[in-house]
Amino acid sequence: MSIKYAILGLLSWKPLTGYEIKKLMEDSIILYWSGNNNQIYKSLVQLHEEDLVTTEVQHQQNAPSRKIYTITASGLSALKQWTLSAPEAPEYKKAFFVQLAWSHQQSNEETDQLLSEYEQELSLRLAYQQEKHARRNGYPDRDQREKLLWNTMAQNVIASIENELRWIDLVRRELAAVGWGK
Amino acid sequence: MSIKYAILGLLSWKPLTGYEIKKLMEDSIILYWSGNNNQIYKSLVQLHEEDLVTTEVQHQQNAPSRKIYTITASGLSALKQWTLSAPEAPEYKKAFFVQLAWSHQQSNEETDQLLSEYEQELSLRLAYQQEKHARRNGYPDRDQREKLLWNTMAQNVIASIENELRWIDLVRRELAAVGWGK
DNA sequence: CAAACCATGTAAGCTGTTACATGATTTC
DNA sequence: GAAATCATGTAACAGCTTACATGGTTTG
Repeated sequence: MSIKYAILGLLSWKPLTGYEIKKLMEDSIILYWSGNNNQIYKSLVQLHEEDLVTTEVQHQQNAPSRKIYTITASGLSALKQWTLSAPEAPEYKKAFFVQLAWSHQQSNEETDQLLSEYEQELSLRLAYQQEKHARRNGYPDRDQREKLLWNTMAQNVIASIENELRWIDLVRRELAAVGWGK
Repeated sequence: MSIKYAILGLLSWKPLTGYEIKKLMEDSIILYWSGNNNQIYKSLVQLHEEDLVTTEVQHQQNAPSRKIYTITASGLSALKQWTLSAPEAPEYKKAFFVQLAWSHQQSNEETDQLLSEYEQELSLRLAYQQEKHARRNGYPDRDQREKLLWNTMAQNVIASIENELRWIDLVRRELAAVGWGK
């Protein structure tokens, strides 16, 4: 799927500038893109060409001009159609698993060290996502259903990381049970 | 990270042709790439240029020629170094969540239908991964530690899908508790 | 006789990241 | 005086997918 619908969704919530969209994406647990300029500003130009958004320049004194994007009726309809399209299973890219998969040349100590580093990285990520969730910046809250969905989805992502941390403990216990098997 | 180390890892297990690497990747739960020709054959050429692998053409009667790739000492050392590099947190791309995030225009029935479709898709994916795991095609098993790691990693991926299925039930219960809030 | 398998590769295109470029204002 | 924020955009490159191209052999 494309970042364009994530942007269109934000604009269906309220009119925004590219800069604001970037900030909201960076703060969002669910809109998982990095929020880089290139993709956002290009997508906005494309959405405009497709007449899914309109744009209005706001000149400011003491500050740079802002291009405020607003969704059109046709944009709202395109968004709704897309939200009803066939759901896809999530993609899990666990790059660390590839490292562990080929750890055959490593000593037990090296593998143990790697597991600890992975644990640290995950703890950091967990804290980061929890902090984002606590701030709840850019969570639309137009009705109870929307609020509930955004909250449970954020909790789902947080739980995914917690599960990963629990898995590390499991691996450690299993490795210990066989004397690390090497 | 790059698919090149996944390929190098497979070759550290045993010499293989591009075609065999493709099949092994398709059958692997852990090596998560789609196993498309373009990436694999290009990576093999690059690995060869970097002297991390050697290649030998095997001519066959009644069958096309095979290029068998073998890892070099320098390849083994590059692989080991890479496996010891700093682990990264997994990437979760839950595209469906973006759809749910912007479901504000949907009726309760439409959202309920979407959740069911997501559940079906996940069940399918779960069965597919379980079947792959049961076959255990392309699982190296050179010592007890390696065997244990590959098994727990596969179980981790399967558990991720099961957690997602459990989450759907949670959302349904929570939505029901507030009368779907819309 | 059609489909699947073995086996190699190429072309085009979309997605995504990092870094560069500019420049004023505000905060520490 | 340096760093962060506001605000727009571009360039280069890495990663990945789908589809195309070829052609013999085996299986149903």
